[in-house]
Amino acid sequence: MVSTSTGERVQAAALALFAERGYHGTGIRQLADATGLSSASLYHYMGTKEDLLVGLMRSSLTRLVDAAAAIAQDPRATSRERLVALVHLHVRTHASAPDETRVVDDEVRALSESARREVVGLRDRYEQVWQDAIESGIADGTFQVGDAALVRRALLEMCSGVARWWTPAGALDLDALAGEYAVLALRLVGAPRSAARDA
Amino acid sequence: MVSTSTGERVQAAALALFAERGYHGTGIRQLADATGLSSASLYHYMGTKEDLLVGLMRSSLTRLVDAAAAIAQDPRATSRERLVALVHLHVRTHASAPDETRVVDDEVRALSESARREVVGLRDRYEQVWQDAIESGIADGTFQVGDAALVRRALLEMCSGVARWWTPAGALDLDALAGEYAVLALRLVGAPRSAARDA
Amino acid sequence: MVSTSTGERVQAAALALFAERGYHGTGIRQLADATGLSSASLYHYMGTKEDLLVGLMRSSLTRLVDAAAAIAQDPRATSRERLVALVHLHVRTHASAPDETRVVDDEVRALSESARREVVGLRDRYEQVWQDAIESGIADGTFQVGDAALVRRALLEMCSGVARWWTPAGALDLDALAGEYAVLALRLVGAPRSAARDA
Amino acid sequence: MVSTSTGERVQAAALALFAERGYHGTGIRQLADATGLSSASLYHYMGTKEDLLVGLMRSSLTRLVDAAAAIAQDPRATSRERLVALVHLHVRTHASAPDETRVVDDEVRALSESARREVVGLRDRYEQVWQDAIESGIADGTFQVGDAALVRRALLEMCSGVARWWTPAGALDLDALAGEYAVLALRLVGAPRSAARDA
DNA sequence: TATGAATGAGGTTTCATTCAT
DNA sequence: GATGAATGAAACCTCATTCAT
Repeated sequence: MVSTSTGERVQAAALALFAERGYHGTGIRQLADATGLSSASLYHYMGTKEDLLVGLMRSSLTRLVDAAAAIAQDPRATSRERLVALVHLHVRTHASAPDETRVVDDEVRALSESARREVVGLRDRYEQVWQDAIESGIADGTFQVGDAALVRRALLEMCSGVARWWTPAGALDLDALAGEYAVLALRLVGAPRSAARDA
Repeated sequence: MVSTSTGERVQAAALALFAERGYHGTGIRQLADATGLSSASLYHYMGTKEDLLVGLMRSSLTRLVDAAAAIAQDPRATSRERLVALVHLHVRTHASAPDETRVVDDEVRALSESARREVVGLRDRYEQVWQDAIESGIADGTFQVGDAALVRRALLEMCSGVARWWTPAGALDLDALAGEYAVLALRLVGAPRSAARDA
Repeated sequence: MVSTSTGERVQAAALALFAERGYHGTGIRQLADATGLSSASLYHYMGTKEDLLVGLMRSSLTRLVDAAAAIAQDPRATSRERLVALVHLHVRTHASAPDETRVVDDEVRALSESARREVVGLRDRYEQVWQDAIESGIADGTFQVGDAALVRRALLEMCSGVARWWTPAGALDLDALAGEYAVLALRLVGAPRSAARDA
Repeated sequence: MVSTSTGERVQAAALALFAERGYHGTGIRQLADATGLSSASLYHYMGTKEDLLVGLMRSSLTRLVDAAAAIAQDPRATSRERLVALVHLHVRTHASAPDETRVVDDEVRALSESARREVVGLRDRYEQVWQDAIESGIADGTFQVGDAALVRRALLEMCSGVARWWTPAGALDLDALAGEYAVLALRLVGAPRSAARDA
C-alpha cells in the first residue's frame, strides 16, 4: 500500500494548479487551500515557490531524458525502431501526464536565470537524442529528410500536442494513440512504407 | 507615412510583454514603463488589463479566421492546394508574429468565462476550416488519413511550433519555411508525391 | 507659511519611529498608521523601507559634513576656535535632532552593502574633519594629546551622548549645553586654560 | 577544564547575533543555525526570545553593578583613585565585551514594560555609583566640575565608546587603553595634574 | 489627454512559538 | 533532550484599478 507523503501532495497540487492557471496565476494561498495546509506550513515542504517549480521541472525532465537515453543506447534497434520508440515514449508521457507537460513547456520563462539554465540544459539534452536519432536515420538511408533540425522540431511539437487534447475517456487508448503518432512520425521523416508494422 | 497611435503602441507593448512574461507575469506598471505612459494614463487606451488581452486575441484570431475562410471559399482550388495554402497562411502568420501566437495559445486560461467563450469560439471556427479541408481531401481520395481530427491536431501543433524557434536572422526565409512545412504537411496527410511542386 | 508635504511627513514619521523602536522594530503598517496613509500609499513616497532609511541618513549626514567642512575651511580660526566650533555644531545638532542621531548612529548595520558603503563614506569624511582639527592643534602646540585618533573618538562619543538625554525642557538651554561641552572638549585635548572665553 | 553547556552556547550565539544585527534583526532560525540546534530545541534553553535578551542584559549589568559597588565601597581610596578604578572597570569591560555593551545599550527599547523597568533600574544603580564618585570628588575639592550630572554623562558616553572601535589586534592593549582613558577622565573632571601617576 | 495620489486586496515569505513524538 | 510538523500573525511589497485635477 502506497501512502502519499505531505511533500508529495504539495507537489501534486502544485502541478495541477500550475498547469491549470499558470505559475504566476497560482497563488501560495490557493496552493495552501488545495493541500489543506496553512500557507506557512507549505514552506516546510517546498523552499520558495520557484524551488517548487524547478523541482517539478527537474524531475519531469530527468525522467524523460533518462528514458530517451536508454532508447538511444540500445544497439540492436534500427533507425526506424528507435524513432518509433521515442515517439511512443514522448506521446505516452505527454498524454498521460499533460500537467507536467504544460508546466515544463510553458513556464520556463518564469524561472530565474540560473534555474532556467539548468532546465534548458536538460531540455537540450532530450532534444539532442531526437536530433541524433533523426540524423542516424538519414545517414543510413532510412529517412528522407532535408533539414534535420526543422524536422526534429516539427516532430516534437506535433507529438507534444497530445497533452492538449487527449483524454483517457476518449475513443483512443494510450497504445492506439502512440501507434497513430508513430505512423505520422514515420511519414514525416519520409519512411512511411511499413509504418503499420512498426506501430 | 504610417504613424502609430498611442493606442496601437499600448497594444504592441502589451503583446511583447505578455508573450515574454505571460499575462499574469506582466504588471500594469511594466506596461506603463514600456509605453512611456503613467499607469493611470494607460487606462485611457485600454479598458481593464483583461480587455487588452481579449482585444489582442480577438484581432489576431479574427484576421486568421478571415484569411482561412477566404482560402476555404476558393472554388477553384484542389484539396492539395487548399491544404498547402492553409499551411502557408498558418506558418507565415506564426513565424512572423510569434508574440501573437504565444499569447493567443497560452493565455486562454487567463480569460474570464465569457471572454473565453468568445475566443474559443473563434479558435474553433479556425480549426473547423482545417478539419473541412482535411475531410474533403479524404473524400476526394487525395489524402490517406485514418483519423481526421487527430491529423488536424497534429498538423496544427506542428505548424504552430515555428513561432517558438523561427527567426528572420536564420538560414531559412519565410517562403522557404512555409515551403518546408507544406512538404511535411502533405507527407502527414499521406499525399506526398508531388510535394516539391507545391512548395 | 510653510506647509509640510506628504513626503516630508512620511520622513518625519519614519525618523520618529526608527529612533524609538529601531528600523527592524518598526513595521510598515505602523509607519502607515503614523502617517495616516494606507501601507500601499506609503510606497508612493518612499521607495523601499531601506530607501527611506538611506534617505534619512544621507540628508542628515550630508548636512553635518557640509557644516563641518565650512568650519574646517575658515582660514582665520585658531585651532582652539575651530575645535570649539566643531563641538558647538555637533552638540547642537545632536541635542536638537536626537532622532536623527540615533538612527544615523544605530542603524548602519541595517543597511545593505552598497548603501552602507555610501553612509560610512560620509561618516568617515565627517570624522576626518575632526581628526584634522585635532592634529593641527597638536602641530601648532595648542593641544596636548598623545593619541589623536583615540581622542577624536573619545570626543565624538562624548558629544554625541547629548542626544540620549538633553531635552529643551531641562535646566540647560542649547547654548549653555554647547558651552559646557566646549569646556569639556578643551579639557580633553589639554587646552583648558582660557576655556571660558571660547565657550 | 571548562566545557561549555548548551545553554551557554545559546547565550553566546544570541549575544553575537543581537550585537551584530540587533534584537529585531535577528531571527530565531538564525539563532538556531548559529547554535546547531533546531529552532524547536532552542526553546528548551531559552524561554521566549525576550527572556533570552533580558537574561543577557541582567547578567551583564549585574556583573558591572557589583564590580562598581565593590569599588565604591573601598574606604581607603581617594576620589581620584575611585574614579580611575571606575574608568578602568568600565573601559576594560566595554572593550573586551563589546557585544554585551551594544546589546545592553541599544536594545533596552526592545524590552517590554516590566523587563525594561528592571534593566533600567540596574543601569540607574550603576550610574548612581559614578554620580556619587564624581560628587564626592567635588566635595573634597579634588574635581573642578560645574554640573556633576552632565559630566557623569559625558564621562560614561566617552568611555563606552571603546566598544565601538577597540580591538585586541590594534596597537593598544587593554591596559594601555584603560590608562589613556583614565587620563582623559581626570582631565574632564578637572584633576589632570598627576594623571600619569594614576594611569 | 495625462497623471499624481490613493487604496483594498493580495502577492511571497518569515515571524516567534507550540506540541506530539 | 531533541525535532519535524504545524500555524496565526505579520513581515515587506506589488497588484489592478479609480479619481480628482
